[in-house]
Amino acid sequence: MTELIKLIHNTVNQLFDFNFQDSQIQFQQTRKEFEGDITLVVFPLVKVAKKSPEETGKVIGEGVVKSIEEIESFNVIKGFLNLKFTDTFWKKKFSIQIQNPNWGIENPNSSNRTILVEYSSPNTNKPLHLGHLRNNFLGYSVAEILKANGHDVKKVQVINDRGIHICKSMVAWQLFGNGETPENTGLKGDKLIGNYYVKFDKEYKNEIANLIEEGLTEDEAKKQAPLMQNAQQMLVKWEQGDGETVDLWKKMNSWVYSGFDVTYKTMGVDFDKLYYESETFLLGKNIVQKGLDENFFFKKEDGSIWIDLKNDGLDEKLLLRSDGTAVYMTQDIGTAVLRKQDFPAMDQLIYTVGNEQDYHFKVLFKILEKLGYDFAQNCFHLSYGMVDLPSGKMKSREGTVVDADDLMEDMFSTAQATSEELGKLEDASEEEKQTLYKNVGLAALKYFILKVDPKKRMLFNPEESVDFNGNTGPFIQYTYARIQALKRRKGNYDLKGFEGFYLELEERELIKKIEQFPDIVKEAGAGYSPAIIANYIYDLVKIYNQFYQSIQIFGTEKEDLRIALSHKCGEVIKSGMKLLGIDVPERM
RNA sequence: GGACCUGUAGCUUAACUGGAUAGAGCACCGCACUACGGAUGCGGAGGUUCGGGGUUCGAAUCCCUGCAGGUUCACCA
Repeated sequence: MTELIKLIHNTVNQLFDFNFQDSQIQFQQTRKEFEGDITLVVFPLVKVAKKSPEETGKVIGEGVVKSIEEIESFNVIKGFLNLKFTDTFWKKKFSIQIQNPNWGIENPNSSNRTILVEYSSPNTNKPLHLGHLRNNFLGYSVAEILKANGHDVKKVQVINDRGIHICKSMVAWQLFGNGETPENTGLKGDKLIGNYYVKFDKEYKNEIANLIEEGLTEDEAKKQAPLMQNAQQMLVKWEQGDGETVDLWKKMNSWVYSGFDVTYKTMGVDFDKLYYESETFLLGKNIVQKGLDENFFFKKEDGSIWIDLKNDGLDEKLLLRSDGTAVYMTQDIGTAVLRKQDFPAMDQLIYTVGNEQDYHFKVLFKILEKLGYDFAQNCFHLSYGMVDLPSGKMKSREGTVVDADDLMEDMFSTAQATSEELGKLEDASEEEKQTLYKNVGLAALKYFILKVDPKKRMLFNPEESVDFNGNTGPFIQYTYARIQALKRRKGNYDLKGFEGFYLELEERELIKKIEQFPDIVKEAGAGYSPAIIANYIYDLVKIYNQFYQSIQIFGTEKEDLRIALSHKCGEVIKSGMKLLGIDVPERM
């Protein structure tokens, strides 16, 4: 397509004896109500042409039809010149497409760029919820899209395994746990720990209420409540490396990790390397100290260390508390630098984190820049909107969260109910069926979340089940499965002699759409946007269904060509869905 | 209060980064298989693109302003 655009550009230059800039030669897709394959916007040219838009379009149209053999005809509507290409042109395009099973996907590591994508990064005091699902699906998909753009991508996360939050669960378990373990309760480890986090909060509130009744103010009560003091002492003990505390901490975290592993497996996400805050915060402290020695940072009278970013339009920001303990920013600096050490080729670091931390990352990137790290200017905060419930924001402590495991289970049940109702799988084994229900249910959920622009906050209503019809994952999967049925019936196709065929409108449209896929993958990579992929696949599927509905395949002289078209379309659906982290089934 | 983000049909959303009559899905109404999977296709109805100004051949998109919602400005994470 690019070569053709160049030819047209040259022709326009010759016609008006003028050297037009690329930005003046604007192409867009032809709207489907007009005939044509590509549209030139002529408005930017009329000044030079010294003619009306219609006249200008006509002159160019006649010029390109005469001098470029791939262009068959044209029409001008207002200031828009629609150009139609020959069947031969499109058939050539198709023969290139069909020869490449990895159409649109660049070879691994062909770009010589190494990119780290961080996502997930949970705290270890509670199970994953709906918000984490958006994070995980988004991060995983963006990583896959960047891989498809030829980059060397590493998926990483940093697990917030230390801090007051896990101490709360530890204290509550010690006091109220009665030796409960995942084994003797049958609970997933993360769920068990989450229960004690909630338990802590409940008992803590009771203590506060009692203290207030005894005459303390609310602030005093919050500070003096024995449970909180207990938790803070535990944090201090942990930092001192107290054996018993560390053992308990390790034991409880290990429960959480085994729970997370199950959830990650169900979600279908993975990581190349895990970082733990407990292993990076010390490095962060050292770097802050070094930055202080080199006068990038300054120390206040109380001993706390800050950076002054007022000249950069930001504020002063705390980097180390006066008692020398680390804050979130401290460990984030440490983690970033450690990653650069682990992956010296790293050009870019992408953080998949909610938009509530927009400011945090602005500051972090600025700090890394000031410390002289080159990769800082390529750091990117993949910021996404919160997932709200009809009742408002989710709050773990108050139990108003949609649990990730539960939600996925619900999706599987819905998929099963839908499938059984349609009854197309009677001959499949029970195991195949279960795999399929998970496949379809997960597709519905992932697609539902990923088709929306990451920046937008989304409302999720658990009462209304996620759709399976229309612009949804299962609809796309269904189209794929139907194509596979055609292929099973046909066996091999043979494209010999297809150059002679006339292309139906529906066939042309399909080839045209497939031709766009490589550009779509690039665009999605440049914009870090799975939504672009999702919308493209949906368009493709709609065009295929129109083709399928209006054109007979078997028993026609173009049977092999039509099977080949279907096959290619299926391939693109499959690669596109893979970029979203969604599998497509052979039958459903 | 300062900063940032969002606002498109009843609901969920698209619009090639300034281009044609703002395009889909759900829900609603009406159609369509003597072919291959009906989890389908076609049509209808539904819009002051939050309001008001401006920039130009042309604005959902850019600028100004107002409104609504959200986030953030902590020795929390």
